[in-house]
Amino acid sequence: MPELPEVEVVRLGLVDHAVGRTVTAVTVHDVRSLRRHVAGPADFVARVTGVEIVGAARRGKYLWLQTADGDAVLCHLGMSGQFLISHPDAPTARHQRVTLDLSDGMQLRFADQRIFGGMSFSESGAELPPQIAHIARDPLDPQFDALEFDRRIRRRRTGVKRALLDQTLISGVGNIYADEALWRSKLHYARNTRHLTRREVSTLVGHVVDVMGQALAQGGTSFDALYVNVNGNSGYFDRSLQAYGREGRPCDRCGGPIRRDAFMNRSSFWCPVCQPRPRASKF
DNA sequence: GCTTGCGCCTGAATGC
DNA sequence: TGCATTCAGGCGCAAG
Repeated sequence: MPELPEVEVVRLGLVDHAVGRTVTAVTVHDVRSLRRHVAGPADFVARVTGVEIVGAARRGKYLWLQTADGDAVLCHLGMSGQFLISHPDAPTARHQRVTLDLSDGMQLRFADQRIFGGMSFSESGAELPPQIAHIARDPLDPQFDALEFDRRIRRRRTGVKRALLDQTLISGVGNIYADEALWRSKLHYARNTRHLTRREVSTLVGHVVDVMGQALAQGGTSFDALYVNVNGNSGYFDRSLQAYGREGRPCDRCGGPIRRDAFMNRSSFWCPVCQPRPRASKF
């Protein structure tokens, strides 16, 4: 599923294939993809039709098209969202939810199987849509403040993985990269943030940056001109994963079997040897 | 204010 | 074979 590196690859695709064009028509195939646009689909169509796209920006896993009037078309890919650049004659994509006709004759299609993602129009949101003002900067952002993150995470009273997934604390980290960064940092997912040392937080952030940077580098290589990357279901980074999805397989570091625990209605993969469960006092 | 858990969704995989 | 259930997880929201 798309996490920060995948969203960044999509943003780069939009820079190449959507920026500089005007939206000449909007077709809504499934109104559920616009549920975050509270004024309704008709209002979305009216506001987006005719906008000139002058940029594509991102914060965490949110991305938005910047318009010449200073507004934004805000998008989230959710679990399964994709943007496709297609010729109008091309067959309709499976799960195609919204279509933007562009002034160069191509179409920007938003497809989303599970409809966890969606689009909305944000007035005056070109710089930063107010709907996502609460989303923290991501660790690949040059303005990410590591000292501030250290201060805030160690003030929390929660598990370290839960904190990593909290987009108001640090954005762009999803379940997969959280498990990978924790494995590399030798931290158990339930370690209490209050008991983390500065060094542990620093190491963790470093590994988050590394794992995302590596995924981004690999994602950038598989870009196709007519397919604004991100296949919601398959990942080019799969083969590089050392914890996520590896239940029962040997840990690359110690050889012991990777374990899977239920966690927040999802899974956590961890090595019981390298990432020892914290003692009760450290929970 | 902070923390936690639920519901939204579809379709592949699994169980009976 | 066919139907029912489980599982995947980012995010907003409400409850504690």
